[in-house]
Amino acid sequence: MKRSIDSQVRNHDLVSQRRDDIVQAAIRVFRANGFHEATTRMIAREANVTQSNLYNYVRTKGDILYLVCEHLVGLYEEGLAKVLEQHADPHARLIGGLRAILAIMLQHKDELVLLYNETHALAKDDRRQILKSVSRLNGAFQRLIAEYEAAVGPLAVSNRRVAANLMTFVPAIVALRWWDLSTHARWDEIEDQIFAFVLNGIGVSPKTG
Amino acid sequence: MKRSIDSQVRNHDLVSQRRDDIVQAAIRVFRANGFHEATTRMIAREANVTQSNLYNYVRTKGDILYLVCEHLVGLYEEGLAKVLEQHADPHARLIGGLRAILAIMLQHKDELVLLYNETHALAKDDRRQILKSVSRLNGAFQRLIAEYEAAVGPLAVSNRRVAANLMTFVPAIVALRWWDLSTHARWDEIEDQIFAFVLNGIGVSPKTG
Amino acid sequence: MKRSIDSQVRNHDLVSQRRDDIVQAAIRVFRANGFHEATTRMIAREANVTQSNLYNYVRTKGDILYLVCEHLVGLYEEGLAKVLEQHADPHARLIGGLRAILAIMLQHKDELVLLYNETHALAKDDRRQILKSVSRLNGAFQRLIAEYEAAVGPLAVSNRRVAANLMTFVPAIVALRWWDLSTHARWDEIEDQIFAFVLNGIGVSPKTG
Amino acid sequence: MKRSIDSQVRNHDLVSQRRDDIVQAAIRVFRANGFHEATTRMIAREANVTQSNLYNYVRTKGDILYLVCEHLVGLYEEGLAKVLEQHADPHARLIGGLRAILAIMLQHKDELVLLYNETHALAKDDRRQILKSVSRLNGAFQRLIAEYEAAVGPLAVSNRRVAANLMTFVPAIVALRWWDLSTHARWDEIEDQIFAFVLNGIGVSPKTG
DNA sequence: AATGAATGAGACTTCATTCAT
DNA sequence: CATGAATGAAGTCTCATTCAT
Repeated sequence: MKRSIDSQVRNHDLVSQRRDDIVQAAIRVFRANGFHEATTRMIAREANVTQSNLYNYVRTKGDILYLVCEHLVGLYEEGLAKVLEQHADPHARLIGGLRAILAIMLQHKDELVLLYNETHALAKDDRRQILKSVSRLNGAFQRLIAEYEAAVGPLAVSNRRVAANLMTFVPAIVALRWWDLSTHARWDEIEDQIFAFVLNGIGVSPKTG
Repeated sequence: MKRSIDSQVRNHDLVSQRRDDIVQAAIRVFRANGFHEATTRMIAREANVTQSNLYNYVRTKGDILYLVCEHLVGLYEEGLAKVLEQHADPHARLIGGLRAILAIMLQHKDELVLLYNETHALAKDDRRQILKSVSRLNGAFQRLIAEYEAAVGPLAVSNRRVAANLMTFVPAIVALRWWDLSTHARWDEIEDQIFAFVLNGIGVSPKTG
Repeated sequence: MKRSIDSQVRNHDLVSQRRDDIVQAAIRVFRANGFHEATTRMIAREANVTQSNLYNYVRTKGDILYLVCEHLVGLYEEGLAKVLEQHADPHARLIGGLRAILAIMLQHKDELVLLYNETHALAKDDRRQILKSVSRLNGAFQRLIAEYEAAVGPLAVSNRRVAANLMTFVPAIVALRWWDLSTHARWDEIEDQIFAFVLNGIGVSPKTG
Repeated sequence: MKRSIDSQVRNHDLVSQRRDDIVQAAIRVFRANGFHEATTRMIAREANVTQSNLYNYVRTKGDILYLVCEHLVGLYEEGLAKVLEQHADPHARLIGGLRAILAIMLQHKDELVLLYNETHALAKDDRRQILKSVSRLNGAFQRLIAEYEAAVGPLAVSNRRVAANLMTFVPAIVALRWWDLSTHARWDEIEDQIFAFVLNGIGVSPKTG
């Protein structure tokens, strides 16, 4: 499902360890400079790797961006999966899912900006791959909604895909508008109000009962 | 309020005319390639200007991006102003404002993506300038909300700035998720449901009564 | 017939003038270092052009090699054409052709080595193009031979294409074995003996009569 | 006489066996890519050796090219020696020598191209060494000619070194023009006609009489 | 006002070679 | 003897920008 990226290095553990370093380093560098202004030298330095050794773990600068984006969408997928394991009730699952997305967004807002800012710098195929992951996330929410509606009744937003997109997109406000939100509201205020806003918007009550 | 951009050319009309051409050309080029992959050659060609003459109307490539972004946020500001002229009632003004943002977003979704994708490529000061415009837009909505609450009663979202941000941000889903939305819903469906979603979310009834 | 090479520069005369400079410079540099060891910096310096300006007249380093090879095969073609204008008699045309090739080879032996040494460094299509020129040269000799045989009688080498190849190839000994020939024989000795060798070989008498 | 090449490895048989593998591998790789485009990785892979182990049998990439060239000129020397053992008569020895060169050229045309294409990529000293071998080959033919002239009479080509060079060079047409020859003549036709051409050229009758 | 040519800085990437195990 | 990982040097090319006309 993920695109595999060739490496000159055999040792699998080493590869994934170094790639982690590279991804983390790249995130820092990309945040500070953006993908295009970032140089492979910067990334290498930040990852404690020589510039040439970098290329033993990655084939191109574009690969690094892909790795970063893959990591970032992975955050959602993991976060959502973890929550869904814990709940069986459709209502709890739906609001749990939303809570998860929102929490992840808040926790990783600095990195996740990249997912919105730099996706278009991906190579075409890489981009398709990443969008497919987002699509999958939407699909997951679409199913949660379907289950909810089957159990509880219809949402206020009739098209389930639209509703799903709203649930996965609105939390991004935290990453993309933090510069404004943070100067006018407290963290918990922001989290609670956005959470409530989305539930109200799609017509779901926050509590079971 | 707007940053002024130096030009070598005296003739004022010519400057603003050419700059319009340049902005429109740049929008097309940026959409196709992104700011960084776009070259001044491309932009010049698309604008029917020689590459060197371009530099009589603009000092750097960054200036072009600034002009583009300025133009794009201007779309909001104009759109909003036009609506507010027509309504005096706080409730009508609030939902009118939302309607306007959403309509503009839908109409210009292709260009407005740039505002989300390329803002971070702006020079620091230019960026601040553009964010200030967005901030101003938020301020406008904040005031609309205050007037509404004074007249009708409190919103479901208690922090007005958060509410304002939600109203100006959520419509962007249309630009940023069109690739997914458009394959699962019709245009009018999308528009109506997002509109209703936001109103529900902040706790405003769609109709005056 | 020739592959055209894009240039950023409009002025046609300037382009061809600079390209001449570049070709001459490249020949010197390639002779000293070979194509692969030669850097675009060296070529540019030798041509009195900045390294970056070089790229306004040529798209890639490979283009330069193509230009060089094209120039070199051109030497044959021109040389041959000039001679053939002057003779109508089939016998005179045939030995005149051979004389021309040999003379050109001797005169330009230093450069023409490149045609044998670096052809394989050409991009596939460029290579095809250059080989086609050589093929054309062979074709020309093939026709000269046919005319000769029609007028005088059959050659000792029965396959005309083989004979043509021998006539165009053997003179290359001068370029490829100069290091040995030059230490054991005088220039005029070399020229005369190779000329006689080829004529004897294909069975043509050196003098008309 | 041959330049010796250092090796880290004591076991002599292993060294020469591996070097054979390396030479054969390198020939394949060089033919496909040329010396400069060939990487030590490719060569190592083709020779079933790790890239680093390669360096236990060879000191530099240039060494490999030298070994290849040495192997290639060796083909001539062996071929010639074998023939000369069998003939005592000066005439038979001369035409036998020519036949041998031509046969080897035809048999190994694909590899021997390298000798003409890549010699200039050799390090200066290596190159000198290889040219010395070619020179030796010319010397051998020069002696064969001297013996022939002593026994039979003067050749048509008066300078013996020039004649020797022609005898060792002309057969190379087979390697360097195969792309054209092969599409216009059959193998045996090519062989016979070139053989006859050279003998005619230098003024030797093909048969003893 | 407009043009065409020129420039300098720098980025990505490749590869022969070495080192530690 | 053999291996896998690491390295440093270098080269091609692009592009925003300027200059002279």
